[in-house]
Amino acid sequence: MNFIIVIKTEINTIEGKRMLTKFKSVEQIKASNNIYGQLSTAIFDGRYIAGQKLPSESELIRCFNVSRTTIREAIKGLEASRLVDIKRGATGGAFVRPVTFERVESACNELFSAGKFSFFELQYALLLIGQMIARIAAHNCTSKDVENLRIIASMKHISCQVLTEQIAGLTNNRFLTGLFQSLVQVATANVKEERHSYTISMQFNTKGLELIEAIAQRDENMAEMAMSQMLRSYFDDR
Amino acid sequence: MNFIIVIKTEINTIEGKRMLTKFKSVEQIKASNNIYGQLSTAIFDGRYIAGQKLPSESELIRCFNVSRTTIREAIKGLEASRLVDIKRGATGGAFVRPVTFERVESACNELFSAGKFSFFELQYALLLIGQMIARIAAHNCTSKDVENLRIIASMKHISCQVLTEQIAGLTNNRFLTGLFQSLVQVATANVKEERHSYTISMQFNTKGLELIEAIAQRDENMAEMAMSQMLRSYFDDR
DNA sequence: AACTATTTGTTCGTATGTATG
DNA sequence: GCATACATACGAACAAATAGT
Repeated sequence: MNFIIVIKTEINTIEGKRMLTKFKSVEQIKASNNIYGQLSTAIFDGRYIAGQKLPSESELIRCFNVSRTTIREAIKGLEASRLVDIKRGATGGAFVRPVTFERVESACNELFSAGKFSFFELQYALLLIGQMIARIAAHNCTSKDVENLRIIASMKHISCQVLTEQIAGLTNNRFLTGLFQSLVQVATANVKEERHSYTISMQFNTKGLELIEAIAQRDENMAEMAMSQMLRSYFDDR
Repeated sequence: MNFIIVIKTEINTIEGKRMLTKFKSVEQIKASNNIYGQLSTAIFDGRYIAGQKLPSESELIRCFNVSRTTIREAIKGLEASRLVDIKRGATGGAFVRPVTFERVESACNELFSAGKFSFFELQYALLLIGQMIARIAAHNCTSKDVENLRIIASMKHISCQVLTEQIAGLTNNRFLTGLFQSLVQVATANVKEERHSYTISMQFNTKGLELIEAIAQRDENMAEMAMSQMLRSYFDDR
């Protein structure tokens, strides 16, 4: 530490101000932010995989050569960003969470809570994206895919999450699938409670079966319409 | 604190285990997490608006009756969640950031970094959503909207961000608009550098003008195609 | 059941850096 | 230059949870 101060003094007094332009700003980043950044990029880069434990606080202290407080602030940041779960005790520590579309989901939930869009706006977008996905799914659907859909159709109560996931998966597009699933979750979480009545559930089941049939028959127009109606019945927009 | 311990003991020893099912788990939440939660929901609920300063650390210490370190951990969490910016000095403090779709954007960026989807998958979704938006925009476009679009068209170089924002805004759907803008940003940030050549930029300009024309003429099919071509030229998918 | 080791959670005291007036 | 108000950082100590012996 003392070394750094000495060097700074030299630059400012002996070398003079003209020399300073040669140097890039050191962008005085806070120690805890620095550590947070290093750890988070390590997680995103896959250097720590899901379920794995980060080094303990004492190890990180040695590793980064900072105080415990600083380490703890950085780890708190990771926890707040939902990158790690923290457990106490002898086998405790910071365990990295899987990086999933749950991140997009919670971001959307927060925006909704903050009033940045209405439920109607979300639902409208959801319908549009759902229609697109239904078209693509109908287009891509193989006989093996039909089998999987039939299994879902044979259940007593169709789960919206399971069905939409299966159908979205037929797009062979992980982004589209994850996004759609996230939006379904957000809409489900924020739909008014009283709307989920038994009759609605029955109607949803019927529409779900129609959707499956349409996709199995590779009828894109029919699939689009069925998806729209199914989502409407699920969220009961009238 | 002592009271809590006493009650616990009573439940465990005197009341017996059968009674425990009546009670909900107290989910021993950490003090810093508790404070993080209270402050973050306050921000989402709009009790603190953007730009406003949270109480200083010392005020929060009095407010929550915990130590400085605990408050700091909570604030670190808010900072990591991009809910506040922290400034030092006499006029420093934790200032709440506006809650915007930048949250969705960074969530998507993180997923991309973690390899949860490819650029191609993102681009494909972007094209589909863009086409939908172009159709709706062409459908909704008023003469006043045309004026605004003409202003953008008159610029020497069309900005993809500005143009897409303007067009997406015609959907009158804040969610769709925010989502689309976020995806454009993510794709722009992650497109390979070398692709942004001058010739591409020229082609993008031409396609942008075509898109504006199509929307101004309320030609939905034309708008859809123009949007697709514009985005393709922007991201140069060949 | 009691003890021990490990690890996180919380607090206090102190010193320093930074910006405003 | 100085006082003030705020964040940043360190180190020591103790509390609490958990697993293993």
